[in-house]
Amino acid sequence: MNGLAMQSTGVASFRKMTPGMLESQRLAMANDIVKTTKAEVAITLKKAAPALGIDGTAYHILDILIGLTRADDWRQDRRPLVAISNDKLAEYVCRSTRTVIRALKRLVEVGILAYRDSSTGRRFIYRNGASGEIDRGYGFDFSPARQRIDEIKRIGEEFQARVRAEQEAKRTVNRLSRAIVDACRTGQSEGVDCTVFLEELSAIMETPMLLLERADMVSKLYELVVEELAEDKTGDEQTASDFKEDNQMSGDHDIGVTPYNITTHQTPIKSNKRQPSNDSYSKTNSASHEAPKIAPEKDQSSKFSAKSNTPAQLQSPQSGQLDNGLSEHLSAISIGLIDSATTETQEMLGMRFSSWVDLSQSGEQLRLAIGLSEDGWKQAIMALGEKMAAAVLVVTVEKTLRDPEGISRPAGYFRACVDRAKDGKLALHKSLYGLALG
DNA sequence: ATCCCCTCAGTTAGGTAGCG
DNA sequence: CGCTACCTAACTGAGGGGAT
Repeated sequence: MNGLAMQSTGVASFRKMTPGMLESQRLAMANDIVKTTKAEVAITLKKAAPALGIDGTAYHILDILIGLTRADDWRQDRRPLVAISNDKLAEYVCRSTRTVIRALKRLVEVGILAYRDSSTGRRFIYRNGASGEIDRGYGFDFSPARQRIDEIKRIGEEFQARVRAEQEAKRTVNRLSRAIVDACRTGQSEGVDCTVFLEELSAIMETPMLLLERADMVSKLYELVVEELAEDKTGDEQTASDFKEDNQMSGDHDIGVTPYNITTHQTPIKSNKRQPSNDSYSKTNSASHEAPKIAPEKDQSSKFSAKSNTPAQLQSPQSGQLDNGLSEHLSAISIGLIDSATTETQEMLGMRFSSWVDLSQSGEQLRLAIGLSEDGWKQAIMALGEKMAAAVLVVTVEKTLRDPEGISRPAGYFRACVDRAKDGKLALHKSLYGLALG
């Protein structure tokens, strides 16, 4: 056995080293340990998984492995290790051990896990009975993910932004190419020769290029066509009304105005803090799937919050009424319901929510899990009270865990929920029933 | 426009032999 | 036990018709 090589990298000699693997092993040996929590890493990894090229079996295995780490082992003075045999994993994910091996290797290659092989290849962890700390452990080490947490977070966000931009671009291309054809048809019928535009359009559509580029080119062509036809009209008063009518018929006359604010999509979440500017964000976003879940009554709440600077201000004038609304909502929610609705969150934290105290004590962890600022959390507590705020938070975390791609900005989602709750419009018990059933 | 079937290429899974 | 290399089988998803 090659003892030396093993000691320096933690990788058994039977493994064929690759650059990606080497990098992960290097990260696992870092000295300046990044401070984070199991919850934060779990959510970050789940969200970034597609961007990292992790899906199917590898994703499933990642999920299991994170679940197996102990929350305490993510402390800076410890190491997030996990030990499980390939056979067990194969059984859990209903795949062959061969496939499991490949998936694990993939997780190492992308810089999430590092191998920590024992001399025999067996994976096991010995803990100190008293403190629960790991004395000796062999298996997989999540340190690479821990060290790269910020980078991985960014990768996930950029990926989601790109996917959204591409969807938007696809829609733009579809819409505008139809609009161009329509406009040209109208033009032709009025004696304007539009074949150049149509040829240009099909040239754009047939030339292989990036979706975003194509959307850009189609937008420009559309503007050109509109301009051209408009000019023609001004020279010919008689047909001017016809064009107008037709333009409206296609229902796209406002399109030229909003061709391309997609690139400004990565609006930082800060600007979202109850500025009216938050409207622009939610609007551009409402094009994607996540919106329907929280979007509906945005208009009122944002108008309201734009005026008032602190939630406290909001409470004083009509606190009686507000309290009523809140406690009414709260009374529909029992800790038992929360307990049975938030299985993933509990698994992630490695604890149960047997009492409101348990839940309240997890607030900080949950807050970090979704990247909610301390300020945002305090404001939520001030507005809703500790119990209700914690209940909303845990629902947000649970939803994020179950469908990481569905909620692109959990902290933003949480704030929106808090706003709704303040207005007495958040039916949290319904969400909880849904989670408990599904 | 929608559904269904088919093909084809690329991906993923499983099996076996052999090593430490 | 856990791994790799190599090979074959099975699956998956995109794209192309054709029928309704």
